[in-house]
Amino acid sequence: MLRANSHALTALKDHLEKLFTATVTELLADREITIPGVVFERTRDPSHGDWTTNIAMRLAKTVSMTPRDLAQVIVANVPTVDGVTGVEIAGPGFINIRLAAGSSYAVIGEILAAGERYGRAPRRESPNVLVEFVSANPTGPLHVGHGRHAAYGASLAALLSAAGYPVSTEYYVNDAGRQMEILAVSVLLRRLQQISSAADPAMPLAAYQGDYIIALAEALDSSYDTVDMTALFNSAPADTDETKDVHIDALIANAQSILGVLGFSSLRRYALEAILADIRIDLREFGVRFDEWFSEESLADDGSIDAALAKVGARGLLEERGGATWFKTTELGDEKDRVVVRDNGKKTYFASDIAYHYNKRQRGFDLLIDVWGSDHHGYIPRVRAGMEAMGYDGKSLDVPLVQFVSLFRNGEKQAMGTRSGQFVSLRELRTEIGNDAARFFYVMRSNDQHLDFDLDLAVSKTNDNPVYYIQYAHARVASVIGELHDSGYEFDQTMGLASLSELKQPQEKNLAMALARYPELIVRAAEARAPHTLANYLRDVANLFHSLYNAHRFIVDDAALRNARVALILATQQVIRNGLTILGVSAPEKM
RNA sequence: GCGCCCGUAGCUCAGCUGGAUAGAGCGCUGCCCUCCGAAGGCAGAGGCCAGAGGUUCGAAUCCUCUCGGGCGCGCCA
Repeated sequence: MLRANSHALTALKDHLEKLFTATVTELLADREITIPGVVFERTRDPSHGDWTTNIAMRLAKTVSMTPRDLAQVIVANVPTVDGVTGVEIAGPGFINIRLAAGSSYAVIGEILAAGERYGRAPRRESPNVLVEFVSANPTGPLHVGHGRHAAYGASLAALLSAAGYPVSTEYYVNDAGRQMEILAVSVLLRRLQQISSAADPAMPLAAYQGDYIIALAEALDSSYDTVDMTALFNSAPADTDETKDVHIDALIANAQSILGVLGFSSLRRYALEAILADIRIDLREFGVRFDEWFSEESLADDGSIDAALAKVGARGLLEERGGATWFKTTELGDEKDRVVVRDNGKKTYFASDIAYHYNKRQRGFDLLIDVWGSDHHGYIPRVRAGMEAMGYDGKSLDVPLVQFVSLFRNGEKQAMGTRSGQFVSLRELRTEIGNDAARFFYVMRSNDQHLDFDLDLAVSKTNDNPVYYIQYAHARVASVIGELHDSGYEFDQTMGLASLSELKQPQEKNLAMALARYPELIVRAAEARAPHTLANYLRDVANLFHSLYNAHRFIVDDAALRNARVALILATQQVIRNGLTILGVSAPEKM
């Protein structure tokens, strides 16, 4: 009886790998054998055995032999190893290794022992990772596009954590700049409409138009109603497409002088806090948590931006040009130089971002992952340049880009766009299809693939829907266990693990092998920043389980076989639950 | 014009960083519940991996070009 656990299995693999390398080294003692691309990996097709290596093919040329001939020599010289039942040469020169029957089942015991820790890599000290995502401007509710960022970022952070990295999450609150002032004026104008019970004054083109602005205006403190606002439109140009920016700037300036700097500032703060509170609730309800909500404004308040710019200047990378201050980012790989202080004395968003990323590194994070929309890709080189100027490697900033989302209903693409407030909010989506379907659908496609979100499919509770398909596998195991007890049996884990050699069906082996792959998959998915590979994997596991379910019964009279099979499906349930947890999807016992 | 991403079955997409016969789901054609949940399974049809060169034992995957689609290229954030 093979008593190995999967650690032993890994050890066996490492042992074999060393053995092959050593053999080859010995055979070619007089040569340099550091050939790149030599792999020692699991086979994709079970008929090729359990492990395979392409070492003969990689080396054939340097030793002037055909791959198959070289493979012959290697195989003839590799010593025999316990647990290995066959070493075969196949195809163009692969060396396939077959393990003793039953060795693939060893993982079952490890899964049941580790429970929710199965698939979690050993904790490592570095790099200390900070994942920043969503960071939507606090000027309105989150929409379905933000939802994808939330789901992706949260899953990625969970994945990195499972892969052993220390990881924190952060939302960068863009609470500085003109957009906040436009927001404040928008609320003020809505309020004026409300107390005059007329649609006058009209909302400027550049103002925020959504219904949430009306709600904010309604809840606004009544003290604003006593202020004389007749000067609000003084010397404001007509509101046209060409002049809308000047128009709203005039309103902002007037509002500031009417309300005083402090009065306007508190209006602005009121709107910001209300919207931010809504965003926090929305994300929390979506199962997305942030360790930190970092204020952009705080960087200006505590002098961080000035300090950062001084640092850039000290390196001779600043230059006055046309009244503005430019950062010569071209000297650090950017395609053109960038303004950091405008000719009106105001700092740009980029200036904040230099200070912000410097701040992140100063807080002890040495791998910064920023999840951005794909439309921001051109921004990456300049932020990297900023980090270089601050004395850090630009490569320590990693930016996965998330592509756009389109909603489809009845096969028709739904119109979206923030203009005129006509977009589908994340909250509406969650209410319609539920958090589980939303979280899963958002991450089941690669982040750099445009996502077509099929609402009809997401809401359907049929086998068409991958979320229910996976959850059903989990619930089905629970159901079998219930039936096991109803039949008067108890699961005997000791007997089950001692009887794994009873598992002889191809469906059982396929399933066990898939479960054994899980830990490697987690690490790979984390490295590739690719939660969708986990989603696909879980679908495969569910599929293998359903196949086994239909082919063989678990509750059989033979106690050894019964307990072995129950051990297998409990392990399956555990892996599905662990995987779904990373994706933020619930694993129900009953559906 | 320059830059980034994408092009794989009728549709929506995987393809484990270069491996063996390119895979799923939906849709289409047939089967499987006196039996642990049929929210399931099995089988079949369906492909010039956009196109052309190149790299090598070997390319959907890497390089170059072409053609299509998306997105960027502000003293906006």
